[in-house]
Amino acid sequence: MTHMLLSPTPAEVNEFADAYMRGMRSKDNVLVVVGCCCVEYVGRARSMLGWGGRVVIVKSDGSVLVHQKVGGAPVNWQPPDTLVRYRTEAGNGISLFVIYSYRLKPPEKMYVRFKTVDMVSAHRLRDDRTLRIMGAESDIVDRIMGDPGVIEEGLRITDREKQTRSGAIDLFGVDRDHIPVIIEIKRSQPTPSAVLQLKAYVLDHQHRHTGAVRVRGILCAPSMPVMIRTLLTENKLEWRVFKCEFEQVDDAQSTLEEFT
Amino acid sequence: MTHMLLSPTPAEVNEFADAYMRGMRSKDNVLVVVGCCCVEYVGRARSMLGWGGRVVIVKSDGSVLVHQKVGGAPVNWQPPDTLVRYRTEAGNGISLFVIYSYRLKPPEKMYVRFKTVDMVSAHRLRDDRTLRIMGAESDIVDRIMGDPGVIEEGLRITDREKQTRSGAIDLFGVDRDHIPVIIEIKRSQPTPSAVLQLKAYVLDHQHRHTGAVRVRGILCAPSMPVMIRTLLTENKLEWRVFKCEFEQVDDAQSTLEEFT
DNA sequence: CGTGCCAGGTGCCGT
DNA sequence: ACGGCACTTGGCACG
Repeated sequence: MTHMLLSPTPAEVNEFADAYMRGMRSKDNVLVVVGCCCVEYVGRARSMLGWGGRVVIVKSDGSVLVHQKVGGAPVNWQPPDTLVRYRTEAGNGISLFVIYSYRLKPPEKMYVRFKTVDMVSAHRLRDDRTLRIMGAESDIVDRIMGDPGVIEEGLRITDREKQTRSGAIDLFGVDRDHIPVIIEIKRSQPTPSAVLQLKAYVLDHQHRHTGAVRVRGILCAPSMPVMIRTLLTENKLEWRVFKCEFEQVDDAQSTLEEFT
Repeated sequence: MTHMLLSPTPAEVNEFADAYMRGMRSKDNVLVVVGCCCVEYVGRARSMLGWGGRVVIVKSDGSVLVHQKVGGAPVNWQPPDTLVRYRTEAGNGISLFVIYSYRLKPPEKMYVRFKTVDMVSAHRLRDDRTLRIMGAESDIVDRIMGDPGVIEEGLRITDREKQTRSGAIDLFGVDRDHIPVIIEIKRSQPTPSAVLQLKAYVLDHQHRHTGAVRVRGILCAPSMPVMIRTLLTENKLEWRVFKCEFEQVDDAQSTLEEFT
């Protein structure tokens, strides 16, 4: 089901949007509006965006996305569960089509005002599939639990998501010399705060086991910037560069050839 | 400029996409494709998404966004500066329209394969406006610098973004008793890592000024969960609940009435 | 260009 | 509902 209008009047867009996006039957519908609009947002912050051509998507779950011609992220938006209403407004002589969205917690509202609409379309999307993803942090933790040797020979993992006062330790275990080991895993390049986190876990563990001679802390990440290594060393912590391979050899070359 | 096709064949979409999205003249153009597709992504992670109706946006800066009928975030995407190519593929008997995108750093590729296209449209977006936003963390810092009394009577701010070994202190000053004060500001609910950050700043400052009798650390955020208060207290740190007001009175009531 | 860090972060899963 | 945290985080500012 696809319906659309080219260069509609504000009143026509308004009628169109109401027809396809209101009521229970519109549950699977998505509205796409392309035209010259300005955006006003007030809520956790406040923002203004002047007149310009944008693509706006409204989903029946209440999501509203305003996209400029550049950028991977929407310039303005409302999350799901937002109330959306369509209306026309009289703005000094000319008529405007307005997408008004509002939610209570936190109180936030957004106005998208169109002075011209190039195209509006409504689409019924049939889709029951969910994304299946590999390579999340939990997958890396899985991988290490299944084969602790990738971190260190003789390592034995005893706990996962072990709770401490300062937060949850990703992996907890003992090395070949029975010394406790705390492992913090990052799927992307670690920041100094990851070092602080690990240090806090180690200190917390030492505090709770006053008798323990030593606790090791290992930061495990796909890359390890020099500054991070310095911070780790200063804090008597260790690191392992560990990258899970989801794609084998870098096929950049062969792929690039496809772009000729 | 808006061009579109309803229920085009894969070959027609391919030709359409190439016509409007290739070359320098397409700099301001955006492509919208609505249809039944599946998505394959390989890069920092790997993902698969089965067949279903989606809205796909391709921008001329290389951004690609795949949106399902629900959710505020794209289910799959490529950021700006991605290379995008269009092609047709023969998949067991039927022909497919494929949006293929690729980038080098990090190496990531995504295939969006359409088995049917309900609508494809191309739009020239004229837009030179940028978002003007109020209420960012820097605005809150501005506010406190302009009137330190909102944090504490007699407080005097001396430094902003003061660099330390562990990172940059948002605000640095002295209280009415000339005791140094380190202030960490969060615009949203703070996490334990904010406490660790603040503690690191305080320790670093004490380390550099071995003679200093005392340094105060204050975490300043719009809300302060119990666990955070506990952590702060344990670490001899303080907190202020401080919320900047960008919208005056909560006009939820009057606004809700508009929804009747 | 790498590095660090804020974001109207969003989304997910836990209690 | 609130809290805690990962994310293909994205985006920006700075060395």
